[in-house]
Amino acid sequence: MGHQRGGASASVRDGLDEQSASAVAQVLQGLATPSRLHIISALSEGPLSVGTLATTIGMESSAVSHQLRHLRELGLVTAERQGRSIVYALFDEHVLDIIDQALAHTEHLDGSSS
Amino acid sequence: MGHQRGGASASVRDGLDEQSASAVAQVLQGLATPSRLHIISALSEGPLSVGTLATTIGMESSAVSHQLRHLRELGLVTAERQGRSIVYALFDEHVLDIIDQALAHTEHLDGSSS
DNA sequence: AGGACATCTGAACAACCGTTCACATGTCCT
DNA sequence: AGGACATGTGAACGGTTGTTCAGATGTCCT
Repeated sequence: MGHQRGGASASVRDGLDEQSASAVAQVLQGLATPSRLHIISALSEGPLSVGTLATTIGMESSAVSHQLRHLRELGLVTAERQGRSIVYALFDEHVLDIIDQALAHTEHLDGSSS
Repeated sequence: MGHQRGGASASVRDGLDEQSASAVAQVLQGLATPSRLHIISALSEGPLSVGTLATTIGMESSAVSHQLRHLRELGLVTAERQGRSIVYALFDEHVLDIIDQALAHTEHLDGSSS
């Protein structure tokens, strides 16, 4: 993994053009909220409907729907109609790894606080 | 253990209490901006002063200082006075992995747009 | 067709964020 | 001490964001 645009995996170490920076920022911003993290955490155990999600997390259905739309537009979750419900699922488990790494960072910080 | 974890690390798959969700959201929010991503990208090649950072990225020194403060409070970068300059460095290379994973996600999305 | 249920949508509002500006603080050099 | 350089700080401004509310759309069942 060395060069930009070349192979399978680019790295921030090779530099970030404005386009990539904006794209990465959008994805991370999509995960940078407690409510959306709760949604993704709930979905990590399997697909759930909007209503179930709402009661599980303790949010209004409308709010959940709004956030779900956001996550859907970022390609983080997928939607599938099932009867009168709409069942959402994680696009892939990749997202969970990102969150786990952020979690690891916060744990690694205990002990060197200001 | 799930995937690539080596110790007793927690995972989002085990659920997220409000405290952890808030902490993770803060860290991710700290990376969820093009300007801060540019800063971290520049620092990935080694420590840099505020001024050098500013001219490299094309931001005002004051703006860089503000964002640096943000990153410092999140434990993402460290500061060390060196003469009249203050040299910033990444706290660890962990952060780069998070960004790389987000980058990989955006690339993985090309070709399956909605 | 109707009514009940589930989700989506748009407007509106408060809260937050990143930048700029003006100025303060701190450091080196003569 | 002074002046030049480097960074930090606080207020303020425009833009964005997450939530709520009210209503629209869509689906099932009798």
